[in-house]
Amino acid sequence: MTLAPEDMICFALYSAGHAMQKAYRPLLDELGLTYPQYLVLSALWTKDADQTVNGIGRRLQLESSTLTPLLKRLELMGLVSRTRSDKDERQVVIALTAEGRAMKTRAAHVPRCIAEKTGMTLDEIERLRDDVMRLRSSLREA
Amino acid sequence: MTLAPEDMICFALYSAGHAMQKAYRPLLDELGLTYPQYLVLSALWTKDADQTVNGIGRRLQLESSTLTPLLKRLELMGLVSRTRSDKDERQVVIALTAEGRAMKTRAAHVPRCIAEKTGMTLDEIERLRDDVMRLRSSLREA
DNA sequence: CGCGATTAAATCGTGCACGATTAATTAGAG
DNA sequence: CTCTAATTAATCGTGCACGATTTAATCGCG
Repeated sequence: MTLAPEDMICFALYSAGHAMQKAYRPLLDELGLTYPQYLVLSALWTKDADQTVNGIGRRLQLESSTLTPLLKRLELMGLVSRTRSDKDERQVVIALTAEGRAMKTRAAHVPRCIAEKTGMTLDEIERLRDDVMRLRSSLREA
Repeated sequence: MTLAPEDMICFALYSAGHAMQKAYRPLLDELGLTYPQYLVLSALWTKDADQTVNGIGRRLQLESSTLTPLLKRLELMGLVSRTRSDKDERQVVIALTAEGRAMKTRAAHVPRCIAEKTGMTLDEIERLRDDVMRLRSSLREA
């Protein structure tokens, strides 16, 4: 309730989010990926079935104005393909290329490295994650 | 430990941070402020004593390359002043103008509005804030 | 069938956010 | 004192991230 940044939950999220991206950076630099690109690939790695731009956007809560340029960069890197759907030509279907699937194994060590940097147990991480996700839901509804 | 975005603590922070900024947006739009600008002003409102660019950066964990343009915008809006320090001409001292101090009262309702949107009690908010801040510390050290 | 409304992606403009570099000033070791 | 090392802002280039708008395709109601 105080006005100091250090006391505000919004700043905690803001600041911890940046710290998280910095923790990822050295790992992702080796793969030539940015953190949002890694998130998009994670979405594809865990459900690589006719993902549309909108579908990815719903999952990651991102707009097409953010995703379109990002996906074009991933396409330029040869990691994904972007093709208009036959059934509905408004939609663009995003699929992993062979290289995009190979990146999954190249990045296999990343989650463990990050988990170590948190200095928390898996249980603690999961509990905090659920709490933060609940807060997110409340904010989205309000 | 799974690879799905929904299961990752990093994504929870990332996503909740965005949701938080969207919760602030309608409130800050009325004041003509962006969320990072509001954070900088909060830092000044709670300790308006010869804050340097570096000092604000340490407090908010932001680089001068982020702060310099942001502070120039706040200066253009008439909310802060930027003056080279006499004692050390490398430093730029940021101070609130009268208008910048007046903004504090104009924004007085914001924290309560946000607290309501979280759907959490103050105790819950504070506990979550501390947990997230602890995670941030671990990440910064690692 | 036809046409207004909806939906999907892309485009545009603004503002972070960072790493790397630069320019200017100060501190400090010899 | 001097000159090298450090510190401080600012600058530059890249990549998000969003709201607002645009374009194109599909839906649905009569």
